[in-house]
Amino acid sequence: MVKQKTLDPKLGRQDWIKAGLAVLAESGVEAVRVEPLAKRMNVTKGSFYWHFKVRSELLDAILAEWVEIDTNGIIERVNQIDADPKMRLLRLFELAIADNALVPGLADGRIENAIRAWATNDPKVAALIAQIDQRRLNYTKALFLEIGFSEAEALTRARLAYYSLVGELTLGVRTNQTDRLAEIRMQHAILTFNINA
Amino acid sequence: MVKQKTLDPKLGRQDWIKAGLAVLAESGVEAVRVEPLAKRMNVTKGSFYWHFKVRSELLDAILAEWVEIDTNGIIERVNQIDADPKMRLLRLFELAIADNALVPGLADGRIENAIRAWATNDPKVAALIAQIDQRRLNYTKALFLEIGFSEAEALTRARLAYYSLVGELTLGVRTNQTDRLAEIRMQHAILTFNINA
DNA sequence: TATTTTCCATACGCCACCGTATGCAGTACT
DNA sequence: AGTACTGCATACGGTGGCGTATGGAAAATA
Repeated sequence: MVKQKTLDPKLGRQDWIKAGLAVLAESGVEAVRVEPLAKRMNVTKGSFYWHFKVRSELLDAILAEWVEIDTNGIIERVNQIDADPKMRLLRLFELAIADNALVPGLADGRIENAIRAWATNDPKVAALIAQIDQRRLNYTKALFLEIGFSEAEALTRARLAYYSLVGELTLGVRTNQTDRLAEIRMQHAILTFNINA
Repeated sequence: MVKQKTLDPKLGRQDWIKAGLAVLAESGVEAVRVEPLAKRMNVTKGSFYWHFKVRSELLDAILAEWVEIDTNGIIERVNQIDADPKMRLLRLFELAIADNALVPGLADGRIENAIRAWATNDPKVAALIAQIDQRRLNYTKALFLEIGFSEAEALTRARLAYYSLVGELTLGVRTNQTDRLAEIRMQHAILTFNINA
């Protein structure tokens, strides 16, 4: 009754999702096709259509996986921090650029990037991304408000921060984590400085 | 000898490029395929293969068109302005968010967006984009240096500005031009304020 | 008007991928 | 051991797009 690993490791839904995420990050959605994917896993598509009804079902599963792992996590972690809003904002920045290992050995940024590119041609994905962006943006803005900025200032500062993060991901800038951390701290200093005080 | 318009407007290379750009912006590179494109233009692919050797030749032409029109133009225009660097920077911001009508009736941002998504799966395009990003970033940084910021500060400020612009394009934020201008001016104020002075 | 060139239609073979149908070998229950 | 189910292979028909070949009409040139 209980599922257990056998000596011959048969594939499950999760294996296909992981492989799909990997290919998505490497070559985009268009490359996530069942036959090539099956070949990559040394299996035929007979397996795929056992676990999934149609191709789009895998794509949906991939999105769901990403949303669940790579979006709620950071906000939850920052929420658990007990410190002043300025510190929590810095922590948010740091977590945002960290690799959260959605797929082992693969930078999360590339996945988000691929999904965003995907959203360009798929209204459904675009709607999903828009919703997530809104949530992240609202959270960031709330921190700026807590720090003491006005409504308008908090909004443009949050936008500057989040847009530039997304922009950096989009540009595919790849610096080492140390430099990246130094950069993010300077951005934090600039954006939390009150030019009206 | 001289090209002239006939009553029966036969298609030229430019018509295919324009149509390609439109489809690119609307549905991504994967959608710019010759047979659907031909159908869209009420023509058969016999026409296409008269003007182009292979499909990739159209894609190259599309890229070249965008590079030529939508990238060199702004820098040249800002260079012609005779004002202090702070003003020129503001002007740069304004021009960057303006529609330069690469394709009539279509926001330039969507094209750049699609090309950036394209770059995700095509190293050749990625290289092109990287080069252009570098040029834009260097130009922006130079203006911050002229204003009086240190090397490091000018760099992170330029990045904040440019990355956030790209990020906004990526997110597909669509506000009216008036609000957008107000926002860009506030960003300009924040980014040109010297927190060390 | 005759000839050449420009531009496009039609028809063809090819390939990649989709989704379905069916069969068959292991594995798990009884 | 016998039965049932799980997971995958194999084979098939269908679709959509690529690139080629060829012919023909309209326009430019002579």
